[in-house]
Amino acid sequence: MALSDAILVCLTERPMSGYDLAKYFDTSIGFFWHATHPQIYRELKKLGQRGYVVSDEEIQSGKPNRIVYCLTDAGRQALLEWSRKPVAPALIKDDLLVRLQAIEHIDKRALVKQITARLAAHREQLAQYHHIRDVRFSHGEPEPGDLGKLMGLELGMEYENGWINWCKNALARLEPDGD
Amino acid sequence: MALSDAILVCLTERPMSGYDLAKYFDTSIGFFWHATHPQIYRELKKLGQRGYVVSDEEIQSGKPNRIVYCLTDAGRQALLEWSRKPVAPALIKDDLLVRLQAIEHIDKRALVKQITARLAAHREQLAQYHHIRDVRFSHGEPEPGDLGKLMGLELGMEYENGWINWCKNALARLEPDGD
DNA sequence: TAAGTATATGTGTATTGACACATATAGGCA
DNA sequence: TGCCTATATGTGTCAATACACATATACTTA
Repeated sequence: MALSDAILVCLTERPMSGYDLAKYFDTSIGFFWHATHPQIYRELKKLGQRGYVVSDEEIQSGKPNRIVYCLTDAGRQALLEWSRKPVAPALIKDDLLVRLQAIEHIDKRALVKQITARLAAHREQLAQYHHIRDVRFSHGEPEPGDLGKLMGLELGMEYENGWINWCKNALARLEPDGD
Repeated sequence: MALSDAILVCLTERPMSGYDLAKYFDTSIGFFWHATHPQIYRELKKLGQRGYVVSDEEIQSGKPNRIVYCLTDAGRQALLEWSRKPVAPALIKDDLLVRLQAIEHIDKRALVKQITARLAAHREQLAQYHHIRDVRFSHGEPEPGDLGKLMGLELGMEYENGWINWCKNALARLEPDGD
């Protein structure tokens, strides 16, 4: 559950600066997790103190110097140990589901509007996953290092499909006349 | 995203004490959200200060007195306004997905074990949802107030089904010989 | 020229959440 | 008698998260 572990995971890909990590979070791992840049910079310092990463300053002219972080053997070991700990399924924790519980006490027109918006958002997300898969993973069997990423993508697709099905059924229930 | 809103939602069901709310969270809304009792007690005080709930102490002998909270008109109004605000889809934020990104750097035997455990957990959760649906919602059309709860349950089923599918495919990929 | 965007690093602070600890009583079980 | 569980309410504290603010420069666009 810890951000520190997610950062170690990212750094197995390649050495990165805090800025790189923030961007990397927004593109790949960011479908599942989000972190702001102050969070990342602070966490990197802690990881350095624990000896899990080492930093190397890249001198740049004009722009601020990049501080590039690299996994150490201790960091790789920590990652390995973390991967052995059991994980509990995450809770869905979605506002929409909470609102549904009080369906008679909320604005139902707003609810329909929001489910409609959700349907569009999940469809768009699914299309994006399909696009990524077609571009990155369409050439036969994926490389061993890419297998996990493809599997992550596939879970994302299952998830979006589930929401899309649910939204369609929900809308049919809430506006039976299709008004 | 706020716990305070989830509490207001629970109190539309009936007036409850902090203790009741903690238990209620664990049974119904708890599939989507979790809150510890200190969190709930503190939040109830804040809601009281904002005028969204009023408290009434039930004198009990032996056991500590119950402090029962009840929604006010202001509280119902706040709930209504909250329900009009747009909601962004929640992130999945599951450790397992993060681990997958570093599949070549983690303990793969442990991963297979965890996905196997997950498959069982999601199947069990799905069975529980089916059981609740059969017991509570099998008598024709649900009452208007129960519709949202049924819909929440249905989303839970979509979600669990998605994970079950994914776990099965993932295991087939990771251990092709079924060892 | 002014404004916005991208690169790059941080601090400061408020809110949220998790978890241990504290208190008080009744009832069941070994 | 001692221990566990259930009822019921809290405090104290630390970690996690979110978000505003701060700094410095180069490039692009209006």
